Amino acid sequence: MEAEPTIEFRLDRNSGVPPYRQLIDQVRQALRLGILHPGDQLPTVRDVVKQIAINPNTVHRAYRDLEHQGLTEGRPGSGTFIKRSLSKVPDEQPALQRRIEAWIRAAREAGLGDEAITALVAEAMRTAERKKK
Amino acid sequence: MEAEPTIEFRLDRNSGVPPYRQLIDQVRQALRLGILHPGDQLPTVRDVVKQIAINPNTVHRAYRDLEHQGLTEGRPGSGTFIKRSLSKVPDEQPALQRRIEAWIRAAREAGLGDEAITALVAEAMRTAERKKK
Amino acid sequence: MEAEPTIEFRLDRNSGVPPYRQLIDQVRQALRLGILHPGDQLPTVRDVVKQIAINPNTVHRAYRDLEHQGLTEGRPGSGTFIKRSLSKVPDEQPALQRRIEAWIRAAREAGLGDEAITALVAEAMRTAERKKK
Amino acid sequence: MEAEPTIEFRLDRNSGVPPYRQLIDQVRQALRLGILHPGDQLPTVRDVVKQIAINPNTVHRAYRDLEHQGLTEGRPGSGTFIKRSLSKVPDEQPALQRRIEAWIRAAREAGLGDEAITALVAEAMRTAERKKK
DNA sequence: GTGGTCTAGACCACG
DNA sequence: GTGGTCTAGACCACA
Repeated sequence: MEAEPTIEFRLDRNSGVPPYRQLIDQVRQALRLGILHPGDQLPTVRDVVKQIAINPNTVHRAYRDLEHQGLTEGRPGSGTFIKRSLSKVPDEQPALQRRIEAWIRAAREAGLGDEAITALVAEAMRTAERKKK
Repeated sequence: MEAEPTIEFRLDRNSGVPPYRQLIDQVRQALRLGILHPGDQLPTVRDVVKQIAINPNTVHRAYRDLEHQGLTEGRPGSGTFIKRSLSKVPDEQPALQRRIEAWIRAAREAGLGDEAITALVAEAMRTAERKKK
Repeated sequence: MEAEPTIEFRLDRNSGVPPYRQLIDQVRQALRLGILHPGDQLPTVRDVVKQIAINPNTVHRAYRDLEHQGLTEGRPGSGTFIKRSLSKVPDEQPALQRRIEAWIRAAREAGLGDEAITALVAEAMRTAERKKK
Repeated sequence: MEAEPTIEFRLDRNSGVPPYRQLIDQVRQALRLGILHPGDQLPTVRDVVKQIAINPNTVHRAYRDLEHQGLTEGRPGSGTFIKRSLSKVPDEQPALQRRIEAWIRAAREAGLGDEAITALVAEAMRTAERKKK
């Protein structure tokens, strides 16, 4: 009953993305979305090992890389903590969030699977990119 | 007398995804979105090497894996061709595509960078997933 | 007979400094002294393992950290290379080098061991530091 | 009625050297340089904790190791005292000390930072070592 | 208990 | 052959 869970990691073993990288990306995502804030404690290495099946060294490496990025800080004896944030959460975010969730529901109802949805988004980002240039 | 380009590969060196996997994913994406169809020719290994900086062996391996997945077919002397599609393009797809493009433009205008956009989408997919369960 | 040796690592097992850190420090030192330059190749992980008794992972970690510092670049299939230098070698350096070498010889002739010499230098740096403030 | 400070510890958090080891090294340095002598009292654990941010257990461990090395002696109720010295201070030491201080000032004036100075000294010690062999 | 490092050995991606 | 990642398990420093 210590602290409320700060972040729950998930691993996609089929994505081709190395697990340590998935952990890093998930922390960065949480920082960008304002889910994690400076001072928050990340789950301990041993917690993560219990939660998802993964080797402690791999978790450790992710945390170490995050520390190198200046985002976290490992305090021996106490844990790993958020040091700096990435979020400059814009006011429009809640609205954007609702819209993207609605879109995803619509896509799912149209019978699209996750891979197809990801493909659509990636394609759309590429399209928008070209227009930007 | 070049055939018109069927697909243009891109490499993201910072994503952590191995290059050969990125090629595979991009072909699968194109198949899902109905951009590539059975009979279409993939760019030759040489073409890909010219287009993006990559080792021919890596391209070769990606094509070989696609063949193992039953998606393509190598015809010695002529090239690699699409054998089977993945798309069951729903009627709503054009609409979905327009909506996601609009959403991405909105997100960009709100000042979100690519990483933040990806974060929002990933988070939304996770949320929708939980609701589904 | 490929390339001439760029740097030879040494490990002091009694210093309390972790081996991976000693490797990093030695590369940084060589950069500062103008011994290594951008484009130079570092010994391969396997070479280092042969040269000094150390685990490949440890060498690897040192190289990875150096890469994170922006100093080196690992090219799979070819090796690890210097990317950026740290040296702004001042004109006075050769003279300073001769003087410090002479001093060390004098100290050794006075019967001082390495630990004592290090102690004197450390003390002197501390003294100079205080004067500076 | 504080006794006058016999030694002031400092911690370099970035050196990679474990804190308990830094304390030990600093006492040994002081002994070699004739700054501490048999009978002198080391600062109490509490003093050290106040002076530098460190866990009492860590200080305790350093003192225990020093005692194991036969250099200090813990007298329950009164403190920790120097039992034996390491210095065979040569007559030339004051002169050597002045010379190294002068050298360091010169190096600093030439624009060298601490890391560069350390690099030069280390390199010079290595060079001298080879000549000795 | 926490994080941090090292060793050992396997497997993968790349050239 | 190169670098890169993962697992397994041991040991250390710190609170």
